[in-house]
Amino acid sequence: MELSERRKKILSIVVEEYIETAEPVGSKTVLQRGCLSCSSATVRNDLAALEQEGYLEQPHTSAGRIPTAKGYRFYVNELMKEQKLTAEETEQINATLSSKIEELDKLMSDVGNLASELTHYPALAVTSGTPATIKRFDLIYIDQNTFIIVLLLSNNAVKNKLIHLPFSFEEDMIRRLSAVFNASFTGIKDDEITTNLIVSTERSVGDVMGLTSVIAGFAIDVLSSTKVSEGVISGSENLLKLPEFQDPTKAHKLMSYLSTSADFNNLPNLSPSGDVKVLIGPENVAEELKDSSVILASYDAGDNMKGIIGVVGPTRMDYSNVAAKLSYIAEGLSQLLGGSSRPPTGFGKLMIKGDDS
Amino acid sequence: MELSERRKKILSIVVEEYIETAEPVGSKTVLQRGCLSCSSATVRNDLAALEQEGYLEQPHTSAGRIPTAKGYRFYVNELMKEQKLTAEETEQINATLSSKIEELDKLMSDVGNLASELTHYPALAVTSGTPATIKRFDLIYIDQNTFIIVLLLSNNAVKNKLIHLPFSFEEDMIRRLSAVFNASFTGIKDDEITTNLIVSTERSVGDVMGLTSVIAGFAIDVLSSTKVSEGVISGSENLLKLPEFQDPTKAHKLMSYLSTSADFNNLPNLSPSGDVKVLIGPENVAEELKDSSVILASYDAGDNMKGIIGVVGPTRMDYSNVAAKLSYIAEGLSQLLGGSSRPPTGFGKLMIKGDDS
DNA sequence: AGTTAGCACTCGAACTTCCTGAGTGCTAAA
DNA sequence: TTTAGCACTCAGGAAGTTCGAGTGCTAACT
Repeated sequence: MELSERRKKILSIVVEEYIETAEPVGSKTVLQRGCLSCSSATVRNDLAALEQEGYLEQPHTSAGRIPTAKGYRFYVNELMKEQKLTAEETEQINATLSSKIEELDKLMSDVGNLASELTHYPALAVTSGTPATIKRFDLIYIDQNTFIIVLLLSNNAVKNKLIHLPFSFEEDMIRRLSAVFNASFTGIKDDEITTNLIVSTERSVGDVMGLTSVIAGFAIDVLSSTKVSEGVISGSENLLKLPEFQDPTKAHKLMSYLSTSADFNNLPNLSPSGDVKVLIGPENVAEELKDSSVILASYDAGDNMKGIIGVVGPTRMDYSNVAAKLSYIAEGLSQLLGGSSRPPTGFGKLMIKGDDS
Repeated sequence: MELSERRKKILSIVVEEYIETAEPVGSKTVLQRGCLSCSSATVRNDLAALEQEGYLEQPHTSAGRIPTAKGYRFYVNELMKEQKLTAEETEQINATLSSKIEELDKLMSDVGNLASELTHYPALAVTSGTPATIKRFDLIYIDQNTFIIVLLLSNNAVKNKLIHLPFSFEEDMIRRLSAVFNASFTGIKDDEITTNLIVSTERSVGDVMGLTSVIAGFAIDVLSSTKVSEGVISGSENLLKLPEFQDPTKAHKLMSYLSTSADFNNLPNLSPSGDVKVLIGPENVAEELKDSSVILASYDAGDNMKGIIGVVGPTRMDYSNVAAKLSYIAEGLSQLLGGSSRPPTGFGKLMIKGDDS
């Protein structure tokens, strides 16, 4: 059954008031907060009806109402007004983004910190790669025991490793290996680097010392590591300020879930690049999150990478505000990192790809 | 004045009992815990005396005694017995260390996690570099807009960056630049890369497109980044299980200090490589740590790098146990990473230097 | 001088009891 | 369908009470 306009309004007030105060909302409060032209008795009737329908619940008989997960969901879907960020907020986001954008290896944790600072909730930042191939293979001869492997990947990341071996080899051998690897190991995926391939490479170069397998091993490591998602959690201490986490046991449960078992490969299963997803209370799959809400926004991290930023908080979360902020950050990141439409941002900023960890 | 043997024993019992239970310790408890051949009245006299001397204090008149910072300090310096780790514990440490040692970029956070799991306290892991120089410069030409810079540093780390420019250049120019940089930019520190040096390099190669300054800029970035310390904090949620942090405000204060303002450059000012340092309560400089204790152990991370692992907890901390664990971890790390005495650990493990992030 | 038994005293923690008031649901009138 | 009126409920805080672990002190003992 469709809700009457007044009931929608009342539900909306209850949700917003409860988000703000964390206290059950009574008929009187609803009246004085919203500009309704009816009496408290009417509001009471409506509150009872909304409870009947499952949008609200009562902690105990003589208390006001608090929204249920269904109530929040309805609010988020139908009632919530899009919130505009203030000029300061957009300014702060812009500043952080542009100042941090050059240090790619720290980007993830910086983005997490930004999100958690802005929202005052624990924030997560995840980057998930798509399988890459090797675009270019280089071996740099250093001395008779040492050389460097440099890999340029299809996503334009550069990976390297210094190899130091207890036996010596010729510069020429390294040069030949470099050429052969460039010929046979480029453009293929990690599981295509088979023992057969390695053995045949070994033969064709005349490598009897196992250099080939060392190099191939590194290539496999690098390629398979492009597939996994990595993530960080920032600002979980923010939970402790919230009234719902005054009980240290609760706080501990959620925090240790976040810091240990939160697996980033699994969590954000659905998320079309660009928009925002809200998971309210029991909508979360993880048992530990059943009393919490999660808001996720995804962005295009360029180089075939997808990034997700998210925020974890109590179901009583300022959905509108948080969603606006995350969405703005994600948009900014997509613009700064996304491959196609990157605006030139001055000379130094042109060097934005790479791996300077 | 020197403490009598019995008073030492009593102090020791009070400290250990309080560490275990977090409850003020009374004369009766002391008696039944330790094998003292005297009556509770005697113990009471001694307790009063120890309080007089400043080793103990009373939360309120009708309660037992708890150790003061001075009491803990005396205990740590004089009374504490060195604790041997159990076989399982050393086993767990060894396993984690050897399984994790190949992923150098994640090592720090892994070590932090290990320490915090073992001790059940928040743990910090810091690596501080010593200023490095460039040992070898390589530029890899990719296409007319793109090349890779590869730097081999004096500490054997390899850094790289993909440079993509909006204008084109010749392969030969890149080759010449590579040679010139190898000649003039190796062996010098970051502040020796002056505008003069850049300009004269530019002239000598005939670079009119500013390639030189792009490359030099990257070199400066890399060299100056070797000087800073980086650190991570793991497992701060462990605080919430401790009785002294049941008050969420307290927990929040310490946790946000740890996650934000804890500056790793400053904290571990003194620490001769190898042994363990204990900072008790007010001995800490940071205001936020005055009620907590910190235990630090440093290790040799090889390549001229020093690492520190530490643990933060209440003054009521199991000093003996934590110190033993940290010391064991630090020792293991030094052995695995330290330059000189590295034992061969199988073929694959020989590739332990490098930067495969 | 150091140790012990005995005893009166203290005071926080925990458990009662009581009270208050915010908020309700219901009924009857508009 | 809305409203005014009213009796009812019940969590949470204030005040009072009890309980007992632990103390310090004194006086006797070794």
